[in-house]
Amino acid sequence: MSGSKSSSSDPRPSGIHESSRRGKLRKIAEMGLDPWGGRFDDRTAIGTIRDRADEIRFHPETGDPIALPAVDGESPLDFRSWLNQQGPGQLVGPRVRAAGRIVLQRKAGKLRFVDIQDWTGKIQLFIGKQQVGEADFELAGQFDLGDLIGVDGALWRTKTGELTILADHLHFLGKSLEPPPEKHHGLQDPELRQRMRYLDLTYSDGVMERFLNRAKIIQSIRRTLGDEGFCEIEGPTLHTIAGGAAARPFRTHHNALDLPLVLRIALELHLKRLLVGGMERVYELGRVYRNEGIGPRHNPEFTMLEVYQAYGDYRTMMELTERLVTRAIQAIGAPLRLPYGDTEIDFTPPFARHSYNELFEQHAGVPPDDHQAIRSLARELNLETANRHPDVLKNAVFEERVEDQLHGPVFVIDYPASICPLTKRKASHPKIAERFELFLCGMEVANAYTELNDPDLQEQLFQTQLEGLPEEDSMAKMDHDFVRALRHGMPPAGGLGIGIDRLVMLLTNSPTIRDVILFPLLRPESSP
RNA sequence: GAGGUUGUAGCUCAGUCGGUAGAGCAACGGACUUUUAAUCCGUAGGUCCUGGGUUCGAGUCCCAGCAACCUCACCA
Repeated sequence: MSGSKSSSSDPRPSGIHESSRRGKLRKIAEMGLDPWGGRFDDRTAIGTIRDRADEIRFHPETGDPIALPAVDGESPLDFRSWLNQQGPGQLVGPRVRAAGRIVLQRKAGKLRFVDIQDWTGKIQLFIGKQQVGEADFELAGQFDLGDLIGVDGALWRTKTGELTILADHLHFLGKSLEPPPEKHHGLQDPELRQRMRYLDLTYSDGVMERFLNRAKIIQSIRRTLGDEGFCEIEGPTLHTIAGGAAARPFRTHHNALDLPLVLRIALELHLKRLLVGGMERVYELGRVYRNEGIGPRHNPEFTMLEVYQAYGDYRTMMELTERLVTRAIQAIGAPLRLPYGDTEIDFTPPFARHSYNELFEQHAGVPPDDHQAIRSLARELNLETANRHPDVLKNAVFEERVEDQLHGPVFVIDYPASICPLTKRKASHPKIAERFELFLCGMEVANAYTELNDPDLQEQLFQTQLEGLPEEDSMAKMDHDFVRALRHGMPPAGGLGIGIDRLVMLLTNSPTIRDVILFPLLRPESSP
């Protein structure tokens, strides 16, 4: 990939660092080694190696091996004097093989201390000329920060007690031509951290762990759903109609069919077609695309989970949501009371459940059925009031005054029907929809319905939504093919959507969505 | 889309009132076989985001642009 920054004939301006590194690269090649390395079998993860520290023994010249005292952590033990007290002898530990990136080097004459790091941890290498021999010591002289190396040696402790691999063979596995970020501050510029996520992962504390936790959360969700008999499918990402949510789509085009297409904004309508088709428990966990602003909680592409269960309802989905979330927390080894920013979230189930109207009255201070009072409050809040349905207005007030107050976790249940075009109404209250949203720290994380399966009502609601709205802004586009599917009979069902990125933010104590997306959307680097 | 903040060496950051461009880390040369952000001596490294303007003189002041971040708007 060539950057837009300069033509390929332009040498990079940072020539000094690169030429020094290229010089060492040549020297490695002259030693008969491949500076780009190759297969390196039978290594042990550094985290696993560290776990074997207690196998190191002190072998006195006479007598039996002695176990080492605990020297890790904050222990005040002076390991050097402990060793002296034991008399002559040596430390012997298990043989290990490790590989990783050089993150720190300290040179001391015919001796080098090199810290290498893999994705499970860091460990120090002791490289002595006597111990590794002339050739490998010469190789170690060509090491730069950022290089990838392998090592064979014995697990061991230095006189200060530091867990170390006493190297006897070195392997060169890959040269880095660029200098790494500053060694104690790391990468600070948030733009660079996102653009050069590979550096952020390697050199910023907690970043690798956060993204590995993201993977564990997603694995846990798949496992929970699989255990409960749900089938994972992959629906189309290219849609002819942007349905299932209210959002502006990205537009694209298929050449051979000369067909305008949009990237999907939701997973809903195809999953419900599968309910019609007899897939009784079905879900998709995938990317959706919304052509909207970017902010701390919004990225134009994000990961969504949608789950549908035949013969369930929104209460079924509430219980499922609790299981999905609490198991995901267990999967990353975290407690149910989790820190988030300055606060703490208690995920101990069952989560609180409050009705939309109840919360509305409590936080907006206006009776939920007093249209006049709501309208005047909306005006006070500078909300657009002209030509808006009373329930739409009420929901605008709800978003403005109530959502921020919902620290959660709290299920907000029973929404005004008129803002829920895909949801079944309560039999006893046709103006109330069987819907919940799960709120955490003022953020909507999950949204679920008892799914509407009456094709006539669905068609009518699509139609109502379209009236008087520009097509882009309508909440649900008329999808005749979807209505036709409903006409064949969709089982009553519960449906659930979870914003995976937001869930990961909350479970990993990440302040912005960009902290949990490896490559968030950025403008291309400027070309002056 | 609006406002605010920021942009200086590969990285992290100083830069006073407008008067020769600075430090630490990284790099290069040297010393050191138990270091821990190793230390010590020496060297090199700059499109001060870009383009205009004011001025004898601009990293600094003014205007425009670019990018990031924050707030807002948009956003089931």
